[in-house]
Amino acid sequence: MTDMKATITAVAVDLFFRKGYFATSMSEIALGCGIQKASIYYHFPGKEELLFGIMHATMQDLLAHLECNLDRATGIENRLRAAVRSHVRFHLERQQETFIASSELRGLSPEHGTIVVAQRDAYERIFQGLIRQGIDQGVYSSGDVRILSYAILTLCTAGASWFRSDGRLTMDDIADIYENFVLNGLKAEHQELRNGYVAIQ
Amino acid sequence: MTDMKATITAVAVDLFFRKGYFATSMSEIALGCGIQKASIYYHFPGKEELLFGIMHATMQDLLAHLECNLDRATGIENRLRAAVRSHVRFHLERQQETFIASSELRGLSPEHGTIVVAQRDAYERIFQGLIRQGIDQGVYSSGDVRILSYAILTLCTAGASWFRSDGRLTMDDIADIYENFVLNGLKAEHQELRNGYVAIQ
DNA sequence: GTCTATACGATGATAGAC
DNA sequence: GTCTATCATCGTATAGAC
Repeated sequence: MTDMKATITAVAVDLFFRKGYFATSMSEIALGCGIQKASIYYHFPGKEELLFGIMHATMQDLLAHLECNLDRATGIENRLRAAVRSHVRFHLERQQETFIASSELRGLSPEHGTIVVAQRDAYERIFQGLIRQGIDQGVYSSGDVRILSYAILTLCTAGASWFRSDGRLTMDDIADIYENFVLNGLKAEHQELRNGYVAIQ
Repeated sequence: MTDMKATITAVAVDLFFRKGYFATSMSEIALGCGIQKASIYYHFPGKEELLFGIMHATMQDLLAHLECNLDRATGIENRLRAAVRSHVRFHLERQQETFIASSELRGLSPEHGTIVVAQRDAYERIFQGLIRQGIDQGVYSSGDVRILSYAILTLCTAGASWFRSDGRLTMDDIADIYENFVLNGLKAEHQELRNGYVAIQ
């Protein structure tokens, strides 16, 4: 019944989320699993591989989730809407793992760091492609695509930090709020308001 | 000439920013200052007080910066614009300290943590007041004020993570981009687009 | 697979000389 | 104010019994 490898990962996710990777010790993880710390090394080569496993799997699932949601949407506006919604929902549903994935990069070895950064870049490039298409088709005002993608992603990622499943708002409420906020922010109509500034491409 | 207390703080800021608080040791800080680690304890009671000093001063300056900028602006739209701009600029100008202040809360003792959280809350309440006024006056669409304030603040705070002073964009470019993005996101006109959703207050 | 026991380095912090 | 020397503790990780 108890797949110990999965248990260790689950306990580690909880502790890394609450205390941070560096502030969490192998003894604490073992304590949470009801085993001795030495036993962890039968399942994992070390603490860093534990972190990498969590981050790598989370990034993989995040990308798969996005691709799955994009497959069902047509038209640039619907596709960007679907992408934002996919991003927000995944971060709300897997709050702890996504928080770790976005805040504990410094805990990885250079090799593992490179891998996760590549995953993150591939994910971001999908958003940048959508934004660029929207701008090319005149749906959105021109702007720095990379900066806009960062803005959108961090904004929605941050939602994961303050979401409480027992709070006033449901996941759908929050997804709605961000969806509107982001889509409005990109809309072309309001952009010319201010002193003729147009961001470089 | 060399105020060692200031030097220690400066070196700590640099290391806490690059490696994180828990991953930074007193020996490393001492090495960066050209002294022995024991000498640090003449200037500071311990590592945690070093972190608290940095975070507390940064939050104080952040609030003062905002109040100073708000004093010069009249009218709700200009005031929110000034607030966003003040926030972005401060985070760009004091990139390292603000990054630490927003990511190392878990390193503080409960007592110090309470103090910094109180500072952060006071700062956020100013933004929430501005948004609420804007909504009351019909300039912005109704929405969850607290969530909107979080969204705006994290969005702009994140700018500090990817800003490079040697990059393509100047601080003013970035401030412009975020200013427009946020003000557009709040604008009333586009909000009704989607399925009649209105967030509860 | 999990245990006990332990190696071994690094950590934050202190004592006391200068 | 800064040093050297040192303490007690805890960290990750390993060896080998069961």
